[in-house]
Amino acid sequence: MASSTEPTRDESKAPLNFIEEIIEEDLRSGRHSSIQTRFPPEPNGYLHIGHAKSICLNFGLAQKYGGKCNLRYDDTNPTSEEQEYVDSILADVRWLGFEPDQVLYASDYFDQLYEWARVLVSKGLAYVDFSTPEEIAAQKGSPTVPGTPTPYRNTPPEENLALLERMKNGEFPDGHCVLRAKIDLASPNMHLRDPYMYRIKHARHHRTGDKWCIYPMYDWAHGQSDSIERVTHSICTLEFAPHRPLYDWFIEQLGIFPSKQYEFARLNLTYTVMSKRKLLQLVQQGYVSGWDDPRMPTISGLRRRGYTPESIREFAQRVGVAKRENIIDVSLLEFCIREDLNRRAPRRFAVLHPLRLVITNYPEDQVEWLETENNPEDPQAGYRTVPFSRELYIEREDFLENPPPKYFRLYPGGMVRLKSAYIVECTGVQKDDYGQITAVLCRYIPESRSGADTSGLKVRGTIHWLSAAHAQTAEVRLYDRLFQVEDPSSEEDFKKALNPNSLQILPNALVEPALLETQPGDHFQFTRLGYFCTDPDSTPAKPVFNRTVTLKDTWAKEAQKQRN
RNA sequence: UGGCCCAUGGUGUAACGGUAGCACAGCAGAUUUUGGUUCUGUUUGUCAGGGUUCGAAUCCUUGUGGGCCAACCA
Repeated sequence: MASSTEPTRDESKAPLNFIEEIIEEDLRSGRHSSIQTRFPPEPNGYLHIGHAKSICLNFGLAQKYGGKCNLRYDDTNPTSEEQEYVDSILADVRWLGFEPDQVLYASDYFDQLYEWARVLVSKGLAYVDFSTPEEIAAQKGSPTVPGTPTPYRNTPPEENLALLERMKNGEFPDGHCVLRAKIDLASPNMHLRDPYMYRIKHARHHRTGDKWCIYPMYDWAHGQSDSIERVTHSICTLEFAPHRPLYDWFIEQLGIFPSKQYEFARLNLTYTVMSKRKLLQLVQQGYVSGWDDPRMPTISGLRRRGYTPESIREFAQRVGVAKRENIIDVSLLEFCIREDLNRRAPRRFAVLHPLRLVITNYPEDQVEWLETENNPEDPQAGYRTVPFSRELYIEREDFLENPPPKYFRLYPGGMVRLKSAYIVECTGVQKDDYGQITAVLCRYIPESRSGADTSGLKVRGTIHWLSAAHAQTAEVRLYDRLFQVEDPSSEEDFKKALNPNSLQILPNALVEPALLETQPGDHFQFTRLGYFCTDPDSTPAKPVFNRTVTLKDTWAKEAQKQRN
């Protein structure tokens, strides 16, 4: 064994979050020799960026400390769960870059759970209650008023055992009775006032079919599932903190592996909503095209929007883990994707709002194929050629007849560099009968060609362009934030805060020829415009690109300031 | 007015009784054939009162503010 000259790792110096501190202490004290975590979604919807935080946390912890992390579906409520969601969840976890040690289901443990329920019943710690939900609610009391027992609380264990069996055997209709744990009706913690363990639902389960008509409640499944899997650190969000005493109670009464629950603050993002209920509404009521609409905060939406797994993992890292309620500025997410794509995305020319530009002193039939870099951040990315000719398209906003101060794009009498090509000087404009500019007229400086510039000219502005004869039509979808307010959830009706301009479709944008060979999921930077990716709707005949995020635009800010 | 959790710049997050730091955002400048990138500089903070201590963001206490909990949801 070579003696270690291992350099001090940054990791060991990096500050730990509170869960890492707990884990390191558990490892140091010998409480655990390795850790086991789990990501436990209910398959009743698509995963969103908040789940991504949990996934990165659970899988990340396992990776960091040499432990294991399972994916476990919390499929205890057959009426809201579907195979479609099961499939999408695993796909999203994998896309994020994590492979579960095991893929498991709470429903794997239904038999074991039933046996354990019998154990508690036998010990007089659970009973079958035939009261109506209304009666039980009334008898539960309130946080300041202790509950009172229902008449069924003192049924002898043998009788309860028989009753439970009859429940299981389907002898009672839905809602006829429930199994409750017998704990403490006066507890200030409402979860301890004889919580439900089983309810009757004659419903087909997506995995167990019709085998069961009683299904365990969350509290009677989660901790037990954790324990069965020997989960050492069961990490969940803050709203489950009041459940912890119950989580511990079941484990203690059963004398099974003592998993421990720890709670952290869930992720919130500005200008979006995160609750599955609200996201479901957006989908079902047609405000978005589906769970994977690029404006959705779902993993599948972000993926379609052009976010990369790396950017999302980086984001999860940067937001940290703590117990304080938070709302993360979406600009941090945007920073993460820009940072990633800036390094990797090939640059391409595209003109979203075309304006014709004619170089009057350039030969009519001439075409030059000019070299331009694929990515200035990455020399390995190499070069490609783009066609240059007498008639071009430039971006409409790159020309102004009456430029404001500090505008250094094109204007009458002004000069600008056409990226990777020539410097041109605007000599005039053509207008239609309505006074609309139909073309910008320029003369070019032949000795100013990029890479061989002997003109000695210096210009402030460089703009992108496309040769009119070679430009290809593409559909470009411009996405903006879904909501107009920072925290839509705090609105009376969050749907009223929807941004009416969150999607703008440009059916006739123009792109350079190289973009015809694109595949769905490809990422690009459209030079000077932003990062875009190819949508699944894209075909060779009609490419479709989604704008992931704009480039930072300090000129837009400056122009805005001038307007104010 | 029950129980539990939380409180550090605009937003997050560190500081584990000893100089309040980092990131994003903002602002200013340099570089730039992307008004991008990169680099430099910079504005802004310990909820309040009391206590312990040589020393408190940190410990204690009271208050204030916020969040969660009384689904046959998870």
